[in-house]
Amino acid sequence: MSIFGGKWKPIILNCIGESSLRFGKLNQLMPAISNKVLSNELKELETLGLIERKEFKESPQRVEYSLSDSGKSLMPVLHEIASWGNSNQAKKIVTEMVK
Amino acid sequence: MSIFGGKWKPIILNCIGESSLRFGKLNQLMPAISNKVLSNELKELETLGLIERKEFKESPQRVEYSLSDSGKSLMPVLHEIASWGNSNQAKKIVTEMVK
DNA sequence: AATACCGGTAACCTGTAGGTTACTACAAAT
DNA sequence: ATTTGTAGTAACCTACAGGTTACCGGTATT
Repeated sequence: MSIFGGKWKPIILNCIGESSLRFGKLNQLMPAISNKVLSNELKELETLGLIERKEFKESPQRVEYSLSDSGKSLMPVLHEIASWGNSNQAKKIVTEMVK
Repeated sequence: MSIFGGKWKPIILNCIGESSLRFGKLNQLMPAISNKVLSNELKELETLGLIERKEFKESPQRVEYSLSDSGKSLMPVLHEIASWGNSNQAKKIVTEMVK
């Protein structure tokens, strides 16, 4: 869990999914994340080998992020977690927490 | 993940599993966790409804912790995570991290 | 030459998860 | 009376994940 844990990594991975997204697009999909934090997380995810960064020699500059094979292999796990999160058991907990 | 995340919660849940363990036994199974932290985590897990605490009116005092139904429903998810952690994909990442 | 677009970086700040160490409350056994 | 076993609590500390705000560097358009 120290690999894909933290506040943003699972969300970012989920946003990327099967697609290939630009920095700006990610920022737009997650308005609550700041430039700096997004940049950091993407760097870490790349270092961990969960995502791949492709820089296109265009203008204005363009960078796209996509899941690596390791990243893809993680998706079923994230889905399991998400579906537990949507289960009744988990929802009870969350509604208790909010009170 | 904010429910079962953190450094110790998944480990504690896994230690308890199907059994019913005393405070001291848990401490012994996880020598690296301090009394205070273990105590905190158990309280949180109980508040979250993932474990149940049973106090026996004996002497010396005796308290046993076991998984609640919610806790049990979480185990398959933890196992998924663990088995991803043992996959080749994840192991590569870990060996890179150690370097 | 100024402005806009894009993908960031620099400098700085803060709350809190997790840790250390020592102490406590209760009952039973010696 | 004092020691033992058990399950904690009190007081304190600290590193770091995550956040804010402002700025940078290259290119193309106006």
